[in-house]
Amino acid sequence: MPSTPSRLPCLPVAVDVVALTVRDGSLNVLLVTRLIDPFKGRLALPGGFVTSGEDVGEAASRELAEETGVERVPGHLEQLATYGPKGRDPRGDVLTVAHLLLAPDFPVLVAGSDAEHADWFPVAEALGGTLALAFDHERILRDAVERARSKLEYSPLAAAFCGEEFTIGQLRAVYEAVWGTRLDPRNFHRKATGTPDFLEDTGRVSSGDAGRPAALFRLADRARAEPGRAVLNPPLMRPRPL
Amino acid sequence: MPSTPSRLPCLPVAVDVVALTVRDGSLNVLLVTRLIDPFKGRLALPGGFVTSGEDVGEAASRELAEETGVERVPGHLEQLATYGPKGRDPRGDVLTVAHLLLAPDFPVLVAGSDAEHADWFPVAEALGGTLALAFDHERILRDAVERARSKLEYSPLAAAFCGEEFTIGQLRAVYEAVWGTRLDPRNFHRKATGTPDFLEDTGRVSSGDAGRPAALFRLADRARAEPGRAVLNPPLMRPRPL
DNA sequence: AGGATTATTGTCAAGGTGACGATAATACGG
DNA sequence: CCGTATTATCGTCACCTTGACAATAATCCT
Repeated sequence: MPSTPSRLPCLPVAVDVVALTVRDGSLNVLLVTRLIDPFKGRLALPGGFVTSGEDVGEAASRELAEETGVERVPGHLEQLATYGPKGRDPRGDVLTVAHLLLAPDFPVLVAGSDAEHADWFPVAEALGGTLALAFDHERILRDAVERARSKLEYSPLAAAFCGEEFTIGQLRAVYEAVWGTRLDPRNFHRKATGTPDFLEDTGRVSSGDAGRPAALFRLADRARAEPGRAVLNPPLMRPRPL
Repeated sequence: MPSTPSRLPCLPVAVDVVALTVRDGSLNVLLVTRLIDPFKGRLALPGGFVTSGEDVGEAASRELAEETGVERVPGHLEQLATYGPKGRDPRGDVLTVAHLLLAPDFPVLVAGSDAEHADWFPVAEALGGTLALAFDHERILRDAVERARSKLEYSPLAAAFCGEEFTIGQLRAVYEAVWGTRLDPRNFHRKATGTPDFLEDTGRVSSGDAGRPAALFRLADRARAEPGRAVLNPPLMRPRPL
Protein backbone atom coordinates (compact mmCIF):
# COMPACT_ATOMS: atom_id res chain seq x y z
CA MET A 1 0.00 0.00 0.00
CA PRO A 2 1.52 3.30 -1.09
CA SER A 3 2.03 5.66 1.75
CA THR A 4 1.75 9.40 1.72
CA PRO A 5 4.29 11.12 3.93
CA SER A 6 2.59 13.27 6.49
CA ARG A 7 3.62 16.71 7.62
CA LEU A 8 4.38 17.70 4.02
CA PRO A 9 2.58 20.37 2.00
CA CYS A 10 0.14 18.70 -0.29
CA LEU A 11 -1.58 19.51 -3.59
CA PRO A 12 -4.31 17.96 -5.71
CA VAL A 13 -2.59 16.57 -8.80
CA ALA A 14 -4.44 15.96 -12.04
CA VAL A 15 -3.45 14.59 -15.42
CA ASP A 16 -4.86 15.82 -18.70
CA VAL A 17 -4.40 14.23 -22.08
CA VAL A 18 -4.21 15.99 -25.40
CA ALA A 19 -5.08 13.16 -27.77
CA LEU A 20 -4.41 14.14 -31.36
CA THR A 21 -5.33 12.30 -34.52
CA VAL A 22 -5.73 13.00 -38.20
CA ARG A 23 -9.28 12.78 -39.56
CA ASP A 24 -10.39 13.83 -43.03
CA GLY A 25 -7.09 15.51 -43.66
CA SER A 26 -7.10 17.73 -40.60
CA LEU A 27 -5.78 17.52 -37.08
CA ASN A 28 -8.37 16.59 -34.45
CA VAL A 29 -8.35 16.53 -30.68
CA LEU A 30 -10.30 14.39 -28.25
CA LEU A 31 -12.56 16.42 -25.97
CA VAL A 32 -15.17 15.55 -23.36
CA THR A 33 -18.19 17.52 -22.28
CA ARG A 34 -18.03 18.19 -18.57
CA LEU A 35 -21.03 16.96 -16.63
CA ILE A 36 -20.12 18.60 -13.34
CA ASP A 37 -18.92 21.95 -12.12
CA PRO A 38 -16.62 23.70 -12.55
CA PHE A 39 -17.14 24.41 -16.24
CA LYS A 40 -20.20 22.16 -16.36
CA GLY A 41 -21.31 21.72 -19.97
CA ARG A 42 -18.07 23.03 -21.41
CA LEU A 43 -15.64 21.01 -23.47
CA ALA A 44 -12.41 19.94 -21.81
CA LEU A 45 -9.44 17.69 -22.30
CA PRO A 46 -9.94 14.21 -20.91
CA GLY A 47 -8.27 13.87 -17.54
CA GLY A 48 -8.68 13.38 -13.86
CA PHE A 49 -6.92 13.17 -10.57
CA VAL A 50 -3.94 10.97 -9.88
CA THR A 51 -4.91 8.24 -7.50
CA SER A 52 -2.48 6.87 -5.00
CA GLY A 53 -0.18 4.14 -6.15
CA GLU A 54 0.12 5.16 -9.77
CA ASP A 55 2.64 7.27 -11.66
CA VAL A 56 1.39 10.20 -13.68
CA GLY A 57 1.88 8.34 -16.96
CA GLU A 58 -0.22 5.48 -15.70
CA ALA A 59 -2.88 7.91 -14.56
CA ALA A 60 -2.97 9.49 -18.01
CA SER A 61 -3.34 6.08 -19.60
CA ARG A 62 -6.09 5.12 -17.20
CA GLU A 63 -8.06 8.33 -17.67
CA LEU A 64 -7.80 8.00 -21.40
CA ALA A 65 -9.14 4.47 -21.30
CA GLU A 66 -11.95 5.43 -18.94
CA GLU A 67 -13.15 8.40 -20.90
CA THR A 68 -12.97 6.82 -24.32
CA GLY A 69 -14.24 3.42 -23.31
CA VAL A 70 -11.29 1.93 -25.17
CA GLU A 71 -9.31 -0.51 -23.09
CA ARG A 72 -5.98 -0.31 -24.91
CA VAL A 73 -5.77 3.07 -26.57
CA PRO A 74 -3.39 2.91 -29.55
CA GLY A 75 -0.70 5.42 -30.38
CA HIS A 76 2.22 7.09 -28.68
CA LEU A 77 1.74 8.65 -25.24
CA GLU A 78 4.31 11.02 -23.80
CA GLN A 79 4.43 13.64 -21.12
CA LEU A 80 3.94 17.20 -22.31
CA ALA A 81 4.37 19.64 -19.44
CA THR A 82 3.09 20.52 -16.00
CA TYR A 83 0.86 23.51 -15.37
CA GLY A 84 -0.11 25.40 -12.25
CA PRO A 85 -1.01 25.00 -9.51
CA LYS A 86 -1.98 28.66 -9.26
CA GLY A 87 -5.08 30.19 -10.76
CA ARG A 88 -6.25 27.56 -13.17
CA ASP A 89 -9.11 25.95 -11.27
CA PRO A 90 -11.84 27.97 -9.52
CA ARG A 91 -11.89 25.38 -6.76
CA GLY A 92 -8.35 26.32 -5.78
CA ASP A 93 -4.80 25.26 -6.48
CA VAL A 94 -4.58 22.23 -8.73
CA LEU A 95 -1.46 20.99 -10.44
CA THR A 96 -1.93 19.24 -13.74
CA VAL A 97 0.52 17.13 -15.67
CA ALA A 98 -0.46 17.34 -19.32
CA HIS A 99 0.25 14.44 -21.66
CA LEU A 100 0.26 14.13 -25.40
CA LEU A 101 -1.13 11.19 -27.33
CA LEU A 102 -0.48 10.82 -31.04
CA ALA A 103 -2.83 8.16 -32.30
CA PRO A 104 -4.47 6.75 -35.40
CA ASP A 105 -8.11 7.68 -35.82
CA PHE A 106 -9.70 5.18 -33.47
CA PRO A 107 -13.45 5.11 -32.78
CA VAL A 108 -14.54 6.35 -29.37
CA LEU A 109 -17.46 4.68 -27.66
CA VAL A 110 -20.36 7.05 -27.47
CA ALA A 111 -21.97 6.53 -24.12
CA GLY A 112 -25.46 7.54 -23.15
CA SER A 113 -26.15 11.10 -22.13
CA ASP A 114 -25.65 10.28 -18.47
CA ALA A 115 -21.97 9.47 -18.79
CA GLU A 116 -19.13 11.73 -19.75
CA HIS A 117 -18.06 10.71 -23.23
CA ALA A 118 -15.32 11.83 -25.53
CA ASP A 119 -15.40 12.81 -29.18
CA TRP A 120 -13.06 14.19 -31.82
CA PHE A 121 -13.05 17.89 -32.70
CA PRO A 122 -10.97 19.76 -35.26
CA VAL A 123 -8.06 21.48 -33.56
CA ALA A 124 -8.71 24.58 -35.63
CA GLU A 125 -12.10 24.99 -33.96
CA ALA A 126 -10.80 24.26 -30.49
CA LEU A 127 -8.11 26.90 -30.88
CA GLY A 128 -10.34 29.32 -32.72
CA GLY A 129 -12.20 30.09 -29.54
CA THR A 130 -15.52 28.83 -30.86
CA LEU A 131 -15.46 25.87 -28.50
CA ALA A 132 -14.36 27.73 -25.35
CA LEU A 133 -12.46 24.98 -23.57
CA ALA A 134 -12.54 24.67 -19.80
CA PHE A 135 -9.70 25.64 -17.46
CA ASP A 136 -6.44 26.52 -19.23
CA HIS A 137 -6.99 23.71 -21.68
CA GLU A 138 -6.76 25.91 -24.75
CA ARG A 139 -3.27 26.94 -23.72
CA ILE A 140 -2.32 23.31 -23.09
CA LEU A 141 -3.73 22.31 -26.47
CA ARG A 142 -1.74 25.06 -28.12
CA ASP A 143 1.47 23.79 -26.51
CA ALA A 144 0.62 20.23 -27.47
CA VAL A 145 0.11 21.11 -31.12
CA GLU A 146 3.39 22.97 -31.20
CA ARG A 147 5.14 20.00 -29.61
CA ALA A 148 3.61 17.62 -32.13
CA ARG A 149 4.61 19.88 -35.00
CA SER A 150 8.21 20.10 -33.96
CA LYS A 151 8.44 16.38 -33.15
CA LEU A 152 7.48 15.50 -36.70
CA GLU A 153 10.50 17.38 -37.94
CA TYR A 154 13.07 14.99 -36.57
CA SER A 155 11.38 11.97 -34.98
CA PRO A 156 9.56 9.04 -36.56
CA LEU A 157 6.44 9.91 -34.56
CA ALA A 158 4.35 10.79 -37.58
CA ALA A 159 3.90 7.06 -37.93
CA ALA A 160 2.11 7.03 -34.56
CA PHE A 161 -0.82 8.65 -36.37
CA CYS A 162 -0.96 5.74 -38.80
CA GLY A 163 -1.80 2.11 -38.26
CA GLU A 164 0.78 -0.64 -38.09
CA GLU A 165 1.33 -0.45 -41.84
CA PHE A 166 0.94 2.58 -44.04
CA THR A 167 1.86 4.06 -47.37
CA ILE A 168 4.20 6.96 -47.96
CA GLY A 169 1.17 8.93 -49.12
CA GLN A 170 -0.64 8.36 -45.84
CA LEU A 171 2.43 9.40 -43.92
CA ARG A 172 2.69 12.54 -46.00
CA ALA A 173 -0.99 13.28 -45.32
CA VAL A 174 -0.14 13.22 -41.59
CA TYR A 175 2.59 15.79 -42.06
CA GLU A 176 0.31 17.97 -44.14
CA ALA A 177 -2.48 17.82 -41.58
CA VAL A 178 -0.28 18.48 -38.57
CA TRP A 179 1.76 21.20 -40.20
CA GLY A 180 -1.09 22.68 -42.19
CA THR A 181 1.06 22.74 -45.32
CA ARG A 182 1.41 20.90 -48.60
CA LEU A 183 4.48 18.82 -49.25
CA ASP A 184 5.84 17.78 -52.59
CA PRO A 185 5.00 14.06 -52.91
CA ARG A 186 8.20 13.26 -54.79
CA ASN A 187 10.58 15.00 -52.45
CA PHE A 188 8.76 13.58 -49.44
CA HIS A 189 8.99 10.10 -50.89
CA ARG A 190 12.71 10.52 -51.42
CA LYS A 191 13.32 11.69 -47.86
CA ALA A 192 11.07 9.09 -46.23
CA THR A 193 12.48 6.12 -48.09
CA GLY A 194 16.03 7.43 -48.07
CA THR A 195 16.33 7.93 -44.32
CA PRO A 196 18.09 5.03 -42.57
CA ASP A 197 16.35 3.37 -39.61
CA PHE A 198 13.03 5.01 -40.42
CA LEU A 199 10.83 2.85 -42.61
CA GLU A 200 10.80 -0.79 -43.55
CA ASP A 201 9.20 -2.07 -46.74
CA THR A 202 6.70 -4.82 -45.94
CA GLY A 203 6.70 -6.05 -49.52
CA ARG A 204 2.95 -5.70 -49.69
CA VAL A 205 1.01 -2.96 -51.45
CA SER A 206 -2.13 -1.07 -50.59
CA SER A 207 -5.19 -1.44 -52.77
CA GLY A 208 -8.66 -0.12 -53.19
CA ASP A 209 -7.79 3.56 -53.16
CA ALA A 210 -7.62 5.76 -56.18
CA GLY A 211 -4.46 5.76 -58.21
CA ARG A 212 -1.57 3.40 -58.47
CA PRO A 213 -1.22 1.00 -55.53
CA ALA A 214 1.39 2.10 -53.05
CA ALA A 215 3.96 0.05 -51.23
CA LEU A 216 3.15 -0.58 -47.58
CA PHE A 217 5.75 0.31 -44.99
CA ARG A 218 6.07 -0.13 -41.27
CA LEU A 219 8.32 1.59 -38.75
CA ALA A 220 11.80 0.15 -38.59
CA ASP A 221 12.56 -1.71 -35.36
CA ARG A 222 15.00 0.97 -34.32
CA ALA A 223 12.40 3.70 -34.73
CA ARG A 224 9.74 1.71 -32.89
CA ALA A 225 12.07 1.04 -29.98
CA GLU A 226 12.96 4.70 -29.49
CA PRO A 227 10.03 6.73 -30.81
CA GLY A 228 11.51 10.00 -29.67
CA ARG A 229 14.92 9.53 -31.25
CA ALA A 230 16.04 11.80 -34.06
CA VAL A 231 16.08 9.59 -37.11
CA LEU A 232 15.29 12.30 -39.64
CA ASN A 233 18.75 13.74 -39.75
CA PRO A 234 18.94 16.39 -41.03
CA PRO A 235 15.32 17.05 -40.08
CA LEU A 236 12.46 17.29 -42.48
CA MET A 237 11.99 21.00 -42.96
CA ARG A 238 8.63 22.54 -42.30
CA PRO A 239 7.66 24.90 -45.13
CA ARG A 240 5.90 28.22 -44.83
CA PRO A 241 2.57 27.77 -42.95
CA LEU A 242 0.67 28.80 -46.07
CA MET B 1 -5.07 33.55 0.18
CA PRO B 2 -4.82 30.57 -2.11
CA SER B 3 -7.26 27.88 -1.24
CA THR B 4 -6.79 24.17 -1.52
CA PRO B 5 -9.91 22.35 -2.58
CA SER B 6 -10.88 19.79 -0.03
CA ARG B 7 -12.17 16.30 -0.67
CA LEU B 8 -9.61 15.87 -3.48
CA PRO B 9 -6.77 13.35 -3.48
CA CYS B 10 -3.60 15.14 -2.56
CA LEU B 11 0.13 14.66 -3.10
CA PRO B 12 3.32 16.27 -1.85
CA VAL B 13 4.75 18.18 -4.82
CA ALA B 14 8.42 19.08 -5.05
CA VAL B 15 10.53 20.92 -7.57
CA ASP B 16 14.09 20.04 -8.44
CA VAL B 17 16.49 22.07 -10.50
CA VAL B 18 19.21 20.76 -12.75
CA ALA B 19 21.46 23.81 -13.00
CA LEU B 20 24.07 23.35 -15.70
CA THR B 21 27.05 25.51 -16.49
CA VAL B 22 30.35 25.25 -18.32
CA ARG B 23 33.48 25.37 -16.16
CA ASP B 24 37.00 24.70 -17.32
CA GLY B 25 35.75 23.34 -20.60
CA SER B 26 33.39 20.78 -19.16
CA LEU B 27 29.75 20.62 -18.22
CA ASN B 28 29.03 21.03 -14.51
CA VAL B 29 25.93 20.62 -12.41
CA LEU B 30 24.92 22.29 -9.17
CA LEU B 31 24.49 19.84 -6.30
CA VAL B 32 23.79 20.19 -2.60
CA THR B 33 24.79 17.89 0.23
CA ARG B 34 21.70 16.76 2.08
CA LEU B 35 21.75 17.52 5.78
CA ILE B 36 18.66 15.53 6.68
CA ASP B 37 17.19 12.14 5.98
CA PRO B 38 16.34 10.63 3.65
CA PHE B 39 19.70 10.36 1.88
CA LYS B 40 21.41 12.39 4.61
CA GLY B 41 24.95 13.20 3.55
CA ARG B 42 24.35 12.34 -0.10
CA LEU B 43 24.50 14.77 -2.98
CA ALA B 44 21.24 15.84 -4.54
CA LEU B 45 19.78 18.33 -6.94
CA PRO B 46 18.71 21.58 -5.31
CA GLY B 47 14.98 21.60 -4.74
CA GLY B 48 12.17 21.56 -2.24
CA PHE B 49 8.46 21.47 -1.83
CA VAL B 50 6.06 23.76 -3.59
CA THR B 51 4.47 26.10 -1.10
CA SER B 52 0.93 27.30 -1.51
CA GLY B 53 0.37 30.30 -3.69
CA GLU B 54 3.23 29.77 -6.11
CA ASP B 55 3.48 28.11 -9.49
CA VAL B 56 6.04 25.38 -9.99
CA GLY B 57 8.32 27.67 -12.00
CA GLU B 58 8.31 30.21 -9.20
CA ALA B 59 9.06 27.48 -6.70
CA ALA B 60 12.03 26.34 -8.76
CA SER B 61 13.32 29.90 -8.92
CA ARG B 62 12.90 30.35 -5.21
CA GLU B 63 14.59 27.10 -4.26
CA LEU B 64 17.48 27.92 -6.54
CA ALA B 65 17.93 31.31 -4.94
CA GLU B 66 17.66 29.87 -1.43
CA GLU B 67 20.16 27.09 -1.95
CA THR B 68 22.75 29.11 -3.82
CA GLY B 69 22.43 32.26 -1.76
CA VAL B 70 22.17 34.17 -5.01
CA GLU B 71 19.17 36.44 -5.16
CA ARG B 72 18.76 36.72 -8.95
CA VAL B 73 20.21 33.60 -10.46
CA PRO B 74 21.28 34.30 -14.06
CA GLY B 75 20.58 32.10 -17.05
CA HIS B 76 17.63 30.44 -18.69
CA LEU B 77 15.20 28.41 -16.58
CA GLU B 78 12.69 26.07 -18.17
CA GLN B 79 10.61 23.14 -17.11
CA LEU B 80 12.11 19.73 -17.82
CA ALA B 81 9.67 16.98 -16.88
CA THR B 82 7.66 15.58 -14.01
CA TYR B 83 8.62 12.39 -12.22
CA GLY B 84 6.78 10.05 -9.91
CA PRO B 85 5.05 10.03 -7.60
CA LYS B 86 5.62 6.31 -7.13
CA GLY B 87 8.73 4.76 -5.67
CA ARG B 88 11.17 7.62 -5.70
CA ASP B 89 11.15 8.77 -2.09
CA PRO B 90 11.43 6.35 0.85
CA ARG B 91 9.02 8.55 2.82
CA GLY B 92 6.25 7.74 0.33
CA ASP B 93 4.73 9.11 -2.83
CA VAL B 94 6.22 12.43 -3.88
CA LEU B 95 5.74 14.09 -7.23
CA THR B 96 8.60 16.21 -8.48
CA VAL B 97 8.63 18.71 -11.29
CA ALA B 98 12.18 18.92 -12.56
CA HIS B 99 13.50 22.12 -14.08
CA LEU B 100 16.52 22.92 -16.17
CA LEU B 101 18.71 25.97 -15.74
CA LEU B 102 21.34 26.87 -18.30
CA ALA B 103 23.55 29.49 -16.75
CA PRO B 104 26.92 31.17 -16.96
CA ASP B 105 29.42 30.05 -14.36
CA PHE B 106 28.25 32.10 -11.39
CA PRO B 107 29.83 31.81 -7.95
CA VAL B 108 27.76 30.09 -5.28
CA LEU B 109 27.93 31.33 -1.73
CA VAL B 110 29.61 28.76 0.44
CA ALA B 111 27.77 28.71 3.72
CA GLY B 112 29.04 27.35 7.00
CA SER B 113 28.88 23.63 7.63
CA ASP B 114 25.57 24.00 9.42
CA ALA B 115 23.63 25.10 6.35
CA GLU B 116 22.89 23.21 3.18
CA HIS B 117 25.06 24.74 0.49
CA ALA B 118 25.44 24.13 -3.20
CA ASP B 119 28.51 23.62 -5.33
CA TRP B 120 29.42 22.76 -8.90
CA PHE B 121 30.36 19.21 -9.87
CA PRO B 122 31.39 17.82 -13.25
CA VAL B 123 28.44 16.11 -14.90
CA ALA B 124 30.71 13.25 -15.94
CA GLU B 125 31.32 12.41 -12.27
CA ALA B 126 27.68 12.79 -11.30
CA LEU B 127 26.63 10.40 -14.05
CA GLY B 128 29.55 8.09 -13.58
CA GLY B 129 28.08 6.79 -10.36
CA THR B 130 30.98 7.97 -8.24
CA LEU B 131 28.84 10.61 -6.57
CA ALA B 132 25.76 8.44 -5.95
CA LEU B 133 23.03 11.07 -6.14
CA ALA B 134 19.99 10.90 -3.91
CA PHE B 135 16.51 9.84 -5.05
CA ASP B 136 16.14 9.41 -8.82
CA HIS B 137 18.29 12.47 -9.38
CA GLU B 138 20.79 10.69 -11.58
CA ARG B 139 18.03 9.79 -14.00
CA ILE B 140 16.72 13.36 -13.93
CA LEU B 141 20.22 14.68 -14.56
CA ARG B 142 20.62 12.31 -17.47
CA ASP B 143 17.37 13.57 -19.02
CA ALA B 144 18.42 17.17 -18.40
CA VAL B 145 21.74 16.74 -20.16
CA GLU B 146 20.06 15.11 -23.10
CA ARG B 147 17.55 17.98 -23.26
CA ALA B 148 20.33 20.55 -23.14
CA ARG B 149 22.25 18.75 -25.85
CA SER B 150 19.36 18.65 -28.24
CA LYS B 151 18.33 22.23 -27.50
CA LEU B 152 21.72 23.50 -28.60
CA GLU B 153 21.12 21.99 -32.00
CA TYR B 154 18.38 24.36 -33.02
CA SER B 155 17.86 27.04 -30.36
CA PRO B 156 20.00 30.01 -29.37
CA LEU B 157 20.21 28.69 -25.82
CA ALA B 158 23.94 28.04 -25.92
CA ALA B 159 24.23 31.75 -25.26
CA ALA B 160 22.51 31.23 -21.90
CA PHE B 161 25.77 29.65 -20.72
CA CYS B 162 27.65 32.82 -21.60
CA GLY B 163 27.44 36.29 -20.14
CA GLU B 164 25.68 39.17 -21.79
CA GLU B 165 28.44 39.49 -24.37
CA PHE B 166 30.65 36.72 -25.69
CA THR B 167 32.93 35.76 -28.52
CA ILE B 168 32.27 33.12 -31.13
CA GLY B 169 35.04 31.09 -29.57
CA GLN B 170 33.37 31.12 -26.16
CA LEU B 171 30.12 30.08 -27.73
CA ARG B 172 31.86 27.25 -29.51
CA ALA B 173 33.45 26.17 -26.23
CA VAL B 174 29.93 25.83 -24.82
CA TYR B 175 28.91 23.54 -27.65
CA GLU B 176 32.05 21.48 -27.24
CA ALA B 177 31.54 21.12 -23.49
CA VAL B 178 27.86 20.24 -23.67
CA TRP B 179 28.20 17.89 -26.61
CA GLY B 180 31.54 16.48 -25.61
CA THR B 181 32.86 16.96 -29.12
CA ARG B 182 35.24 19.20 -31.03
CA LEU B 183 33.87 21.56 -33.64
CA ASP B 184 35.75 23.09 -36.50
CA PRO B 185 36.28 26.75 -35.52
CA ARG B 186 35.96 28.00 -39.09
CA ASN B 187 32.76 26.18 -39.93
CA PHE B 188 31.27 27.10 -36.57
CA HIS B 189 32.12 30.72 -37.13
CA ARG B 190 30.44 30.65 -40.50
CA LYS B 191 27.26 29.07 -39.14
CA ALA B 192 27.06 31.30 -36.05
CA THR B 193 27.59 34.56 -37.86
CA GLY B 194 25.62 33.54 -40.92
CA THR B 195 22.41 32.57 -39.13
CA PRO B 196 19.79 35.35 -39.21
CA ASP B 197 18.27 36.51 -35.91
CA PHE B 198 20.92 34.74 -33.86
CA LEU B 199 23.85 36.99 -33.00
CA GLU B 200 24.42 40.72 -33.04
CA ASP B 201 27.86 42.26 -33.36
CA THR B 202 28.47 44.71 -30.51
CA GLY B 203 31.35 46.37 -32.34
CA ARG B 204 33.66 45.77 -29.40
CA VAL B 205 36.37 43.14 -29.17
CA SER B 206 37.57 40.93 -26.37
CA SER B 207 41.10 41.32 -25.06
CA GLY B 208 43.52 39.81 -22.64
CA ASP B 209 43.19 36.22 -23.80
CA ALA B 210 45.68 34.39 -25.92
CA GLY B 211 45.54 34.89 -29.65
CA ARG B 212 43.96 37.50 -31.84
CA PRO B 213 41.23 39.56 -30.18
CA ALA B 214 37.76 38.36 -31.05
CA ALA B 215 34.66 40.34 -31.87
CA LEU B 216 32.11 40.47 -29.07
CA PHE B 217 28.54 39.44 -29.85
CA ARG B 218 25.29 39.42 -27.98
CA LEU B 219 22.05 37.57 -28.63
CA ALA B 220 19.83 39.24 -31.20
CA ASP B 221 16.64 40.73 -29.76
CA ARG B 222 14.57 38.12 -31.52
CA ALA B 223 16.56 35.29 -29.98
CA ARG B 224 16.45 36.82 -26.52
CA ALA B 225 12.70 37.28 -26.71
CA GLU B 226 12.00 33.66 -27.64
CA PRO B 227 14.90 31.61 -26.24
CA GLY B 228 13.29 28.33 -27.23
CA ARG B 229 12.59 29.22 -30.87
CA ALA B 230 14.41 27.40 -33.63
CA VAL B 231 16.76 29.99 -35.09
CA LEU B 232 19.45 27.56 -36.21
CA ASN B 233 17.63 26.38 -39.29
CA PRO B 234 18.74 23.92 -40.50
CA PRO B 235 20.09 22.92 -37.09
CA LEU B 236 23.71 22.79 -36.13
CA MET B 237 24.59 19.16 -36.52
CA ARG B 238 26.09 17.30 -33.60
CA PRO B 239 29.09 15.24 -34.68
CA ARG B 240 30.09 11.82 -33.48
CA PRO B 241 30.42 11.85 -29.64
CA LEU B 242 34.12 11.15 -29.87
C1' DA C 1 -10.98 2.23 -73.74
C1' DG C 2 -9.90 6.81 -72.13
C1' DG C 3 -9.29 10.01 -68.45
C1' DA C 4 -8.28 10.94 -63.68
C1' DT C 5 -5.50 9.98 -59.82
C1' DT C 6 -1.71 8.58 -57.05
C1' DA C 7 2.98 6.29 -56.84
C1' DT C 8 7.78 6.19 -58.06
C1' DT C 9 11.92 7.30 -60.46
C1' DG C 10 14.83 10.87 -62.23
C1' DT C 11 17.07 15.46 -63.42
C1' DC C 12 19.03 19.80 -62.27
C1' DA C 13 20.28 24.01 -60.08
C1' DA C 14 20.89 26.30 -55.54
C1' DG C 15 22.26 26.29 -50.88
C1' DG C 16 24.51 24.33 -46.76
C1' DT C 17 28.20 21.41 -44.70
C1' DG C 18 32.68 19.21 -43.80
C1' DA C 19 37.51 19.50 -44.54
C1' DC C 20 41.18 22.38 -44.69
C1' DG C 21 44.48 26.35 -46.60
C1' DA C 22 45.79 31.11 -45.70
C1' DT C 23 46.06 35.43 -43.34
C1' DA C 24 45.50 38.55 -39.31
C1' DA C 25 46.29 40.09 -34.70
C1' DT C 26 47.72 39.44 -30.21
C1' DA C 27 50.49 37.29 -25.99
C1' DC C 28 54.80 35.37 -24.55
C1' DG C 29 59.48 33.65 -24.05
C1' DG C 30 64.09 34.69 -25.13
C1' DC D 1 62.70 43.65 -30.34
C1' DC D 2 61.78 39.18 -32.79
C1' DG D 3 60.15 34.71 -33.67
C1' DT D 4 56.65 31.47 -32.10
C1' DA D 5 52.34 29.91 -30.33
C1' DT D 6 47.59 30.75 -30.31
C1' DT D 7 43.13 32.15 -31.67
C1' DA D 8 40.15 34.71 -35.03
C1' DT D 9 38.42 35.27 -39.62
C1' DC D 10 38.15 34.79 -44.47
C1' DG D 11 38.19 31.71 -48.48
C1' DT D 12 38.02 27.43 -51.42
C1' DC D 13 36.20 23.16 -52.99
C1' DA D 14 33.96 18.74 -53.24
C1' DC D 15 29.82 16.57 -51.67
C1' DC D 16 25.14 16.14 -50.04
C1' DT D 17 20.41 17.56 -49.47
C1' DT D 18 16.70 20.15 -50.89
C1' DG D 19 13.18 22.41 -53.82
C1' DA D 20 11.15 22.45 -58.27
C1' DC D 21 9.40 19.82 -61.74
C1' DA D 22 9.45 16.27 -65.93
C1' DA D 23 8.29 11.58 -67.00
C1' DT D 24 6.53 7.02 -66.42
C1' DA D 25 3.77 3.38 -64.03
C1' DA D 26 -0.32 1.24 -62.27
C1' DT D 27 -4.98 1.50 -60.73
C1' DC D 28 -9.91 3.26 -60.45
C1' DC D 29 -13.89 5.39 -62.54
C1' DT D 30 -17.13 6.30 -66.21
